[in-house]
Amino acid sequence: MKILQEIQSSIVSGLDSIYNHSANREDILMSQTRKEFQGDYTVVVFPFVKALKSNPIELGNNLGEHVVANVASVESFNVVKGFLNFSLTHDYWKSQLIEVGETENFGAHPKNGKKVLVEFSSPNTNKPLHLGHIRNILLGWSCSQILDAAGYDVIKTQIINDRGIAVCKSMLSWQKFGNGETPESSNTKGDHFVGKYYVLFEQKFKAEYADWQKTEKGQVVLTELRKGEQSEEDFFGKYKNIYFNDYSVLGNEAKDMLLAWEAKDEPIRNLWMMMNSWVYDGFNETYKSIGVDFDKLYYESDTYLLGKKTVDEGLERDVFFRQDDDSVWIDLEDAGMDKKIVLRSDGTAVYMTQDIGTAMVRNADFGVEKMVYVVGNEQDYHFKVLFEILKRLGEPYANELHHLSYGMIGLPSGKMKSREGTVVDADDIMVEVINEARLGSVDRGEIAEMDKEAQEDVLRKIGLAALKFMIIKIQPKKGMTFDPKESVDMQGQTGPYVQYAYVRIQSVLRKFENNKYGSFDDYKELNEFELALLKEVVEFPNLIKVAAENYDPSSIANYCYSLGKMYHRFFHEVRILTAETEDAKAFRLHLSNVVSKVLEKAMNLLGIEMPAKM
RNA sequence: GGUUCCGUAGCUCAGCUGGAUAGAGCAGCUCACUUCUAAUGAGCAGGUCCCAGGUUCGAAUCCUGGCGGGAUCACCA
Repeated sequence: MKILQEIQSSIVSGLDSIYNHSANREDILMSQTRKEFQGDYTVVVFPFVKALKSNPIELGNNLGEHVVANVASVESFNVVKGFLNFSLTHDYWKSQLIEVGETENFGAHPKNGKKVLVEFSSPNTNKPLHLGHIRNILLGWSCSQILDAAGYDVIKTQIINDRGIAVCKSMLSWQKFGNGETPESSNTKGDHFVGKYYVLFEQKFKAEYADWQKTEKGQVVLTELRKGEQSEEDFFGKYKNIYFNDYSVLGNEAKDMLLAWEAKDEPIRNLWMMMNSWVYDGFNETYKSIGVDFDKLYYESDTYLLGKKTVDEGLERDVFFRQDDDSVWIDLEDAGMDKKIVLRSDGTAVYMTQDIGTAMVRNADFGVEKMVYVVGNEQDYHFKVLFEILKRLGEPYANELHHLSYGMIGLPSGKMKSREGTVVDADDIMVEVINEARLGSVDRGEIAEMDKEAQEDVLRKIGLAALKFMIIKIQPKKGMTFDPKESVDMQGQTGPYVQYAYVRIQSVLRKFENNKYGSFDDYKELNEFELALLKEVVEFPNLIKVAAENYDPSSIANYCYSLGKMYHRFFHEVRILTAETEDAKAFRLHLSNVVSKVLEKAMNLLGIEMPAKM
């Protein structure tokens, strides 16, 4: 904002001319004046008191006079303790309103020519999406939108984890127990259909394991390996993976299937492609409901062998080292991390290798300046290591990598576990929240008057707004618990609350054709509600910048709430259509228009749509 | 145990690189729809900002050490 810089510069020149003290503009701390005090913007003068051996009041008065004399838009000042508060002229604020109103796509920053790739969602193909994915998707999507508004060219991508033992489990389960059932024949959404067989596998395996525990072999293992006081239950709980790998019939069949898949066995590959296509149909439906899409998909089945070449090159340059058993490692101890394996002794890639290779492929595909990975905080360490490795390999974008880490969504009963069926399904929760919007709409004439289709559209927007806002308003890194028994709020600090502010504006503006709100040249005194709104509106571009720098959509959500709240207050206190004068009316119409545009734009950054009526 | 993130009102959360009397929502209690939409607004009540030190004009914010909780510490992904 130009005015802030002007005031800062003026303070600098004031310090120089009055006190012969040189300072940089960046040293002048400025903020919005708190509403308990008189003024618009505040400079904190404490930092200079000591250096100038002056007292805060005197210093404030001197600087205040200097600024008022030199900056035309500053009308007056007052000093409270060490706080120098400036009031700007009403003409200044009116000009701001005009400027914002005339700015195309207000809030967005000019293109900076830099490409950033954002990876999010990244599901496994053996089970449907749940509430945790929704948080991931919302973060990824809104982060992409925010970066776009901040001037980047954004490539939205996901890596689809379409291979591995878990995928084979559902394939095997369907093959053995499916009897040729399909999503069509069972009238089940594809991803849920496949997920059902994944869960079935786990059940069958559990039963097999329980039977085995009672066999002679099982009991021998128990007596030989259990430690001291360990209970039988505890022992077998921890022994599960070993059993799966060494003894289980189902486990071995699944592992054989994985080997066959890797050997490109045709029947297995065909089965795999068929089941994956079911899953993708399901995912696409869910993505459509949430309202997101991707520019580029990467599949783990294509990338899982990547990175090996890079490891060879890195070996030559001594970034990596080879151990006696032929496994390849990197030593990150001098960076405060451990040694990390990047190639198994049999020469195959691990997760890390894959991610190294994938990063390079992405750079080759797009020539990125920056990459953002939206992945849960359980992988904090993985990404710390990955970024360090890419740095050591000298990748050009390595200093511009960011792991957008977020906390898990838990249930009152604890963690969500797909295998145990304790998940809040993504499709279900969206349906539920739309139903809740429906319940809240029963007494609303505006909605009752619409035709069925329009009604559904509005209810969908309201319900999804409630869900999305609830999740995105919380800082990413914080964990959150979700209680499925409690309904999602539609009142107070919520998505529908912000939508309602927007809707109220629309219902007023609808009365005017093509934005003919008139002029407000003779509107002299803005009231406190108008000023508060205008000040908040003007902050929008800076908010986008800061949100992009911090990869933090929650700050935008809080801004939406704050602006909406101010509008509701304004709407309640101030007459628009029956304003005191024509100029006051015109001013308020323009102001409302600008607020509604910012609200819409800001909510769109969060992936939330605005209804025209509700 | 090592590393890391979190701890603010009964509950869910804001509080920007240190700044004025720590703010919202929900829940509770009161008010306000013949008015541009009450999914709204106004008010009351609710606090040892986990604890203890330190840094300084000034600390919820920064540093150190505790306490409590989550995550992680695989030749799994």
